[in-house]
Amino acid sequence: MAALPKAYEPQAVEARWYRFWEEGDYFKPRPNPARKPFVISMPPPNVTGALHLGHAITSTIEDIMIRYHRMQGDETLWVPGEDHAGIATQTVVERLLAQEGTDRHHIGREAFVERVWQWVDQYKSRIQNQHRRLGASCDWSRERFTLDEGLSKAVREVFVRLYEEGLVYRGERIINWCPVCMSAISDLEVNHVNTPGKLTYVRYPLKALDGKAHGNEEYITVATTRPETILGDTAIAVNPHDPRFKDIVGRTAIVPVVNREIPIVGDEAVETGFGTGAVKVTPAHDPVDFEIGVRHDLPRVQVIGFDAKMTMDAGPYAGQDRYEARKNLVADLEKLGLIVKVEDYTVPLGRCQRSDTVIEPLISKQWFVKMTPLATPALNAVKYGQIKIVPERFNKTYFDWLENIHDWCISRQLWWGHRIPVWYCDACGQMTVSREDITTCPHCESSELRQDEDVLDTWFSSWLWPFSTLGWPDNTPDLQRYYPTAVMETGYDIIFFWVARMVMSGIHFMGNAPFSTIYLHGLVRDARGEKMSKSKGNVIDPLEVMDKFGTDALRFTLATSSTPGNDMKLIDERIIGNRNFANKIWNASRFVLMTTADIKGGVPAIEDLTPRTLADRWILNRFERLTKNATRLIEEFQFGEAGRQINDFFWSDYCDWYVEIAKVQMQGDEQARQSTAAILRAVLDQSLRLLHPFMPFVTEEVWQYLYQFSEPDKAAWPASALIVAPWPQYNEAFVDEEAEQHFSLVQQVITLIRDARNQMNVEPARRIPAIMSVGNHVSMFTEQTPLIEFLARTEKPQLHSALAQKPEQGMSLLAGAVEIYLPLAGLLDIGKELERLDKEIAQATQEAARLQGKLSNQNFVTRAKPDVVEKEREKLSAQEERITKLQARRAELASI
RNA sequence: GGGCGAUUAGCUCAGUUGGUUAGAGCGCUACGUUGACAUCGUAGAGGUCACAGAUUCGAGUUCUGUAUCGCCCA
Repeated sequence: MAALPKAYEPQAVEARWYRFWEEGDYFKPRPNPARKPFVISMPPPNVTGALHLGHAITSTIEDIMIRYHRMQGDETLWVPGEDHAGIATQTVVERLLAQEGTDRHHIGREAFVERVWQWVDQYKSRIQNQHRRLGASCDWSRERFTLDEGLSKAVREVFVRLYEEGLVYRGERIINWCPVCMSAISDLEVNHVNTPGKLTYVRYPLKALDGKAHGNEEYITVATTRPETILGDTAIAVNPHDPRFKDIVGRTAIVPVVNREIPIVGDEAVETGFGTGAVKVTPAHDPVDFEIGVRHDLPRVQVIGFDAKMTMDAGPYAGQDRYEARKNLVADLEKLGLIVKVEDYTVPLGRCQRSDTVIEPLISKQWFVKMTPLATPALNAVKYGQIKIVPERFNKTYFDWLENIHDWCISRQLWWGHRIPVWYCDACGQMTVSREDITTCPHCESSELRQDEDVLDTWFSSWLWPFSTLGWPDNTPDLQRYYPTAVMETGYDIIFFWVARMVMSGIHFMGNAPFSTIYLHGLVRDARGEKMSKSKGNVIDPLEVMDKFGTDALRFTLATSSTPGNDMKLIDERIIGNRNFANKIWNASRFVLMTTADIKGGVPAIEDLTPRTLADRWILNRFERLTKNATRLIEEFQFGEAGRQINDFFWSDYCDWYVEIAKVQMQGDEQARQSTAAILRAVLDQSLRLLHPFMPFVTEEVWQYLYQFSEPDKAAWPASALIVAPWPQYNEAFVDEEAEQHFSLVQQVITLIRDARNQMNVEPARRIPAIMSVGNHVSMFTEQTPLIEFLARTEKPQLHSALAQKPEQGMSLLAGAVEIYLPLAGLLDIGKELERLDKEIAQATQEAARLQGKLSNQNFVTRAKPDVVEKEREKLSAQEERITKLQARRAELASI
């Protein structure tokens, strides 16, 4: 057996184990009819680019759950895949074409789509490999892409079915138009950004009553943040209950510059508090105005085109950019004396999530999904507990959105995506919605058919993900066995986009919710707390982090740096700390292997161990408590806390104490050596199991070494690899309250002596005498003297149940009721020691006073639980004993 | 305008049924290479738990309000 390197080298280890697992089919579900399968659908990353830290945290948390359940023996499946990301991917490839001096219109639709596929192939494999680097134990044989044949079939089925149910419809509405993407986008893809702008007050002349052409001109003043839309005004509206405008409703105003006569109407939608209380109405360019227009049968005049330039209807401004036209129009109005005032005003500007362009609300004929019938069952699923959202506070966000839902615009003016399965007949003018492609019109049998040019919103395919990936609409064995899935784990930023919509489609098409738990994690930010984005240039590439510190270090950091649902800052120091943890695991394991190398017996099952010493009992006790807690925490989705507790146990309890003590125990007789080796190995084995979901690589590496070293017969191993080793089961038989208390006392004694040595500058190698008064713990401490000698560098401690005469020249320490004397004649500075004792007396006195106060409060004594009161009483008497002892010691020392 | 979150040691964060003297890592100070690990060990210093009220025998933890920062929705 070759000597293990002194430090853990992740690069050498990770790829090897991933290949071992993948080739060994460890990621595939192992049928277990006795248990409910545990299934996760991986949120499919966009094929637009490489994975970022958001994907890394998703992948890490999901892999923790998957590996945990696999070790629990559940039939475990994690379905991976990617998303075609319509607008984003099309944009990227268009940019590529632009660099080549061409564009999509030039090369044509077919060639363009071909180009996008090339891109997709390249990035898909890149994303797959990144997930492999991250250690994701997903079943690659079930990988899906949203544009796969099967998933495309699902999309068509859903579109046609919803159309037949009247839930998909085509309509002319105000939609969010992005003049850069040249497509409609949904409400969710618009970011509202409060932007400093102007509120311009413009007066419109009123047409005189009774044909009185002249005389005093009358005006009505309106306020607007978008003066250029004045050209498209077809009414002025006031609130019908607003007394200021009682007499003006029904009159006619004249649009400046274009001199259009428009009615003044009363409409409840007008807020009396905004501007002057009268608003201009531009049905073609504003969603609220559009509704007013419908109610009052107003004409629609489109003055801004799909290219964000003014149309022919904009008269003198035709052809100008929308902002240029605004400037020019305001200047012209100024000249006409129609500008009343201009105020600073914060405008909530809608911007395209992809291109950051200011959205233009425009009337357009698009396809929509009627959402209310889908939203209500989705809302109830959470309300009545079929689905649990973790953390629970996101319920509110979820409810608010579903309760105020708007219809979903699903058509996109793109070439990349699922083509809308609708055909229009030029011969008879009929429209056909079909699951299959058609070449003749079913209405008139003409072949003059045109398929709808547009494609569907990407989310229209990803909202089917939990069942389309399992084979739906076909009733496949996977679908029967693995739907519904167990947990949907993703970032809270896509609750609306994705999670809520999946719940809707799952209930609607499958009849039950697609998962029983929604776990939402926070976002990863940079060291300054800022959101990472390509434009800011603060994006951290997970591959670089993994190259530098190892995958396990990154995973452990992502898993333990925050609490559920909260954002985290990713800080180098933390990753370094966790790289060091991986190295600690490595070296502790090396120690165990080397120090037990000559001992037979393999790695015993933990329940077969027999603790012989206090330290044995204590470490097993600690391990069982850890197992219980860690298991509960993982079940409760508190992965961070679980990871931190395992880390604490391993580093502090196992390495700092038990491994050190094992060095003493391994000096004993054969039986002691064998027993200690067994516990060292078994607890290491079990700890590696608890840690495996968090740090899969280093744990598998070390675990394999542990078994190879100690058990040559592979058939005798509990599992062929750690990835499928059984999860530790809580064994109450090892829980040992007495061992906990006694060992804690021993630890205190050791720490106090070490501190005293430090304070007195005793050379590290020098053994010092120690005299202890331990009350009724004589036999317990007698057994522990070798530990104290070794760990505190003392001579064999002299133990007494009580000391009639206390050592004169020396330092005295108190561990609970245990008195420790370190006779260090010559080293002790009596003045300093008196000072130290005074400080301790003062502290103890203060504490005793606090307890005294508490206990003399009748309310406390009568109302608090008896065991709490009892505990306080014990503390008080302990403090009082401490004070007595400290004072006695002080008096002795002072009398010298 | 509505909602959510954060505010705990110099820094980054834990602290989930209210009950020891509020914890960890990093950083800092002192010592250290005793046969796993200097990617380490031993020990130490360091906190008015944002602020003001309320509930309670008891509040970092529950409630109300305020401030600052951040996010989401309209």
